[in-house]
Amino acid sequence: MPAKLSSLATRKAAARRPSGGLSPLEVEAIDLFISFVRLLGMPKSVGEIYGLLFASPEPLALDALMERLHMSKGAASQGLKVLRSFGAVRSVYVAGDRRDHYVADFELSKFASAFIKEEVQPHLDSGTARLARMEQHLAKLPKAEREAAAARLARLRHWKEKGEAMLPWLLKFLVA
Amino acid sequence: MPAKLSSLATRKAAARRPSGGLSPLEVEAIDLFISFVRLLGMPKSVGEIYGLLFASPEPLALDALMERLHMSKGAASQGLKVLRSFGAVRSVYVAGDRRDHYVADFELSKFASAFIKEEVQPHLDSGTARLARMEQHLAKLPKAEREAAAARLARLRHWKEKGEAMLPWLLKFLVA
DNA sequence: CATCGAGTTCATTTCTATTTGAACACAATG
DNA sequence: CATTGTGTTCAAATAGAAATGAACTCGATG
Repeated sequence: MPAKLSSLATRKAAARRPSGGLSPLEVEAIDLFISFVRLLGMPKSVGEIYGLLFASPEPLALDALMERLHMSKGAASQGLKVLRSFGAVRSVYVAGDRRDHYVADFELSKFASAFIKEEVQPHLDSGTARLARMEQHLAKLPKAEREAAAARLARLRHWKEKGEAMLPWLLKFLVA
Repeated sequence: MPAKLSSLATRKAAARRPSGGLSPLEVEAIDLFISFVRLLGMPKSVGEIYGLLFASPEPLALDALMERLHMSKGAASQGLKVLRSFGAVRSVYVAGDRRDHYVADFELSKFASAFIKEEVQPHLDSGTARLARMEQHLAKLPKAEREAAAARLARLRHWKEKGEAMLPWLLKFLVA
């Protein structure tokens, strides 16, 4: 990029974001995504990074994230790692710059499906084995207690099936 | 309750749960509900309490929870408070005992709907105001950036609508 | 092929959430 | 109406999660 244009862009950006500050729009976006990722039990930094990338018109490199979000290199690197891991962010080529530049993928569903696949599914899956174990224990119970316990196990089975029925539908709805 | 029966029950229980220990079935249940409540961002103690009550054939008082879960009175009290607050647990009358005795409500959906109503809904609701603010900021943006930002706002609006469409369905599915 | 710049990793620190424990409020009981 | 039993509250302690910052890897560059 010619030096003249580059410096121009820099000055314009500086006018709007003095000393690496954030525009009101960016602040809103960051704030929004912080609560969103917290809801999914992810660290705040992940929300900050995604929020800024979401609001940013141009791809941003790690340095920019660090500077504008007042965040350490380590945190930015880790945050990008998880965002990449479920495709919420991808790196784009920028000519003549060694650094990786990132843009937000607008498919928000990726957060939710990552959450489901990583946090929910595993529990449902291991639930099968757990129920089997519980049946074993149930069999060893004195007759007097067995019936009540059996009703509880049936309840768990019911909910597992319900969950298993719901998840595919939910995923479909999300990506639709 | 006649003293004879009472002491009999106590001895039987002691045989199965020496020194207030937990039966394998109870351990499985507690373990299950710990992961469940953690998924919803609730403290572990809430899962422990619900798990034990879920597995227990008879109503339990606060002391029993403390003793069997090795938990302080404060934690047990707090945990019961949140469980009561969304109806996952209710107290039942036990003749001739001043203490409150609790049983688990088997309607597991209460956890999920409490989570949705308390954590998700508020964000969606405040989202309307947030979007309005963002439109304000958008209008003040230099023309060059406005278009890209508008596309992003449209995206947010899209997801808010999607969420608002999904939640009622989800709640209906859960209570069904 | 030594140096530099970009990014990752991880031990340590910092911050936040949860639990404890003791003080308190209140109701039942003698 | 003092005392005891039950449960709540909240300040302080603890445990757990996230961020920092320095050491490191690796590829590019002169």
